[in-house]
Amino acid sequence: MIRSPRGVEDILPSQVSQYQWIEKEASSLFSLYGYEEVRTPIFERAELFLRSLGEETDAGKQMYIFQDKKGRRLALRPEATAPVVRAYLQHNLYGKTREWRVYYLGSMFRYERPQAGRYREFRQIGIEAIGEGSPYLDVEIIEMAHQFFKRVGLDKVELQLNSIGCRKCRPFYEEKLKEYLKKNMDRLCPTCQRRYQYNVLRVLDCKNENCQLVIREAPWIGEYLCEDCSSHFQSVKEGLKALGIKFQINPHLVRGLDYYTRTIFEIISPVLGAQNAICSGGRYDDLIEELGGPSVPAMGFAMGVERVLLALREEKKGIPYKRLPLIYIATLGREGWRAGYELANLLRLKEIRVQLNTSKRKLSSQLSFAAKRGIRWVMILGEEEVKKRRVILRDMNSGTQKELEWEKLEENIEEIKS
RNA sequence: GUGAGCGUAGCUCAGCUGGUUAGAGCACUGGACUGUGGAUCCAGUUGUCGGGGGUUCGAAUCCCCUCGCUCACCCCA
Repeated sequence: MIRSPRGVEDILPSQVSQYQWIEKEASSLFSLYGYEEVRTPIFERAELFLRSLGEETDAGKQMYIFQDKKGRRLALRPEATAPVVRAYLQHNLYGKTREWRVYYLGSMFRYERPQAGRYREFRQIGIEAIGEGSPYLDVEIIEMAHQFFKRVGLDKVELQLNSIGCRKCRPFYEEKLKEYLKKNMDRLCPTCQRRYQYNVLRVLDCKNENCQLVIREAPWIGEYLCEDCSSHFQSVKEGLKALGIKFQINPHLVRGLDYYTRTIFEIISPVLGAQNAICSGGRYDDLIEELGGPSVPAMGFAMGVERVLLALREEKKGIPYKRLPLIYIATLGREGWRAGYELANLLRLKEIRVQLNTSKRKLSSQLSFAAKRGIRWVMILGEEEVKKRRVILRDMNSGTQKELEWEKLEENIEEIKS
């Protein structure tokens, strides 16, 4: 048997309705804030990601890169921010719109070892707002993310916030941090000793206990922010407080990439395992320039749909929106089936979901099938009913049933629908 | 990329330190109930014991390799 590749999964019908529900909630909420959907390609020139992520990071290794028939290097998108920015530049939206607000939803691909909440194909829903540098935007975006989780009924979420400064002040901080860590190098785990070389900030969120002890005494970025970054951060915090949104300052919250500036945030779900971030976002005032565009500030976030669903399941939250048939028509004999077909069509014209029996099974088996599928209403059509031009309507919940004339079906349907 | 745990029927699992024909429950199918689901009872079907190799008279069981699943590390755009 050929199975699906590692780390990718089929989404079966019962799951699909959950995804659709999340997508619907997100898109309707985001549009309330002025965001419109954008769809970018599933694959891009690999350079787009390699440039935005930085060539030297090993993010390149975690990408699905392949060559097309002309030998071009392409990559399945591992995230959507760079493609959205690419589209923004390619269509010269700078100058055409002062602020571009878009959301996207779709599959992303990363070649990683799968674990709880981490897959090789996963879906993200995210937004990007390009063109505005004010902290009010940061506040509104975080509020919107917060609002989303409220909407879908996820109660146990924690908002973590930090500022990682800008090109002016961060290098100075990194220097100070390195200075400090160098003195304590022998107390750091081997991984952190490597991180010290290629990504110092990552030392801050190491899980190792000994490293934590060292980090506790480490210099704090808050003290090294330049005046602009500091007041920006201050405004964001004040704004969130004013809106009554709870957050924790997490000085260890960092980003691995250089293009992030100032505000970064993460929403985590404590009911999840090691991969517990369900939404992560931040300001990236330098990315557009790095991709060859003008210097334009921007901010966005992305939510992991699978993780949100996992968290909902952990919190035992029911997920609505199941498109089961409302009615199952059980039929007996050829005449029964023909009559069933007529009735089914009639009902479908009224936008009622009907599943018609197509088997030659006996009645008890048909009823049991409907019950197992969770279909509440069953119509029974046998020889007798056809003769009388009637149908038995059975309520599988209560086990009661009554006989209806075909001509009077419509009146009763309204009752069923509600 | 590293590590740990696990792969036996459609599902959940049992199978003791190697021993003959590999089991249970659930599910499924049929019947008791010739046209009424969920309950009960009876009967029946179900397996490359993940795959390959090795040790052995004999392997689901022990050893090696491999594939897959799960979780963690790593990474986390």
